[in-house]
Amino acid sequence: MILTVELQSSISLDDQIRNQLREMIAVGVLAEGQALPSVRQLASDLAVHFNTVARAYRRLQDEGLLVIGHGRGVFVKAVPRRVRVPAREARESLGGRLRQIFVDARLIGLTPVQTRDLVLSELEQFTRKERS
Amino acid sequence: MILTVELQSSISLDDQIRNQLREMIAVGVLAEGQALPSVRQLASDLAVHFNTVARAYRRLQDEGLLVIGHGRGVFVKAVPRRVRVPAREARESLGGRLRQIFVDARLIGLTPVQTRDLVLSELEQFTRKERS
DNA sequence: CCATCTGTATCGTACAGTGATACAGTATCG
DNA sequence: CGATACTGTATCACTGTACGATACAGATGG
Repeated sequence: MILTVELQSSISLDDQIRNQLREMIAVGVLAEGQALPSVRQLASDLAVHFNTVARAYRRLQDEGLLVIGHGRGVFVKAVPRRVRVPAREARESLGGRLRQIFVDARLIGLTPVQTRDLVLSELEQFTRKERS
Repeated sequence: MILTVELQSSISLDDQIRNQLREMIAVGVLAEGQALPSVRQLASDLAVHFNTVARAYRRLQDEGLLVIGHGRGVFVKAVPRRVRVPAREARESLGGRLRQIFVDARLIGLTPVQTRDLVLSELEQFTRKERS
């Protein structure tokens, strides 16, 4: 379980853990049914409190990505392969976050072309990871 | 000044205001030297406390996007047109945020192709806005 | 069944976001 | 000039959230 957290980050520990697990699940690094480390195990690895890991796990369960068995452990649930058209609201949320990134890229001094290259490069890396 | 804030958002009011102003400045909707509404004026429009607006302004000043004159008002500073190569760190930060978006797109049910289309479409809209 | 793994619930503390209020700088106008 | 009415600033109280401490409860294997 290769995770890392930064105490001094502005992102909460909960969210740091959650984001990384979500990514691994979405990409398929963590396969369906696979057991995750116990809350205490992962907490010890990350040097955080096990309650923090437990909360991250629970939120991922709420999202439908994990199944938690009290006393048994935590397991990866199937990544929903649903092709259903995503809610307009969800798409708009993604769009807003994308715009924020474009703004930051612009303010950092990236040209539109450079930004486009960066985005496409990251996207390609992501999809490649997913396939393998 | 067309801004909107949502009280029930998970993003702080400070950041909501700041993000929107940053976008307007980066895109050029707010031109260099242009005066921004006073903290009390904007606060009243948004139905938030003027301290919240003041804090947003100050943070934008810290970023170098605004100039605040105590007793005189707040003004847009030049958007830095520096082409200097952005710090590796900054690029990596953008990459991480992009990956999070790709993860969410995947979990929402978007295919890689749909994601790519969404991203490119948003990017085109953004650069078009910037040109005009 | 008891030992020892799992995750859960509840509470205390620390800190960040927000707002109330008093303060200080600037400009205008008589 | 000095009064006044604008600007932004500083400080403090309140509230909600993040995090951790600790006691609890379900599962499982000797």
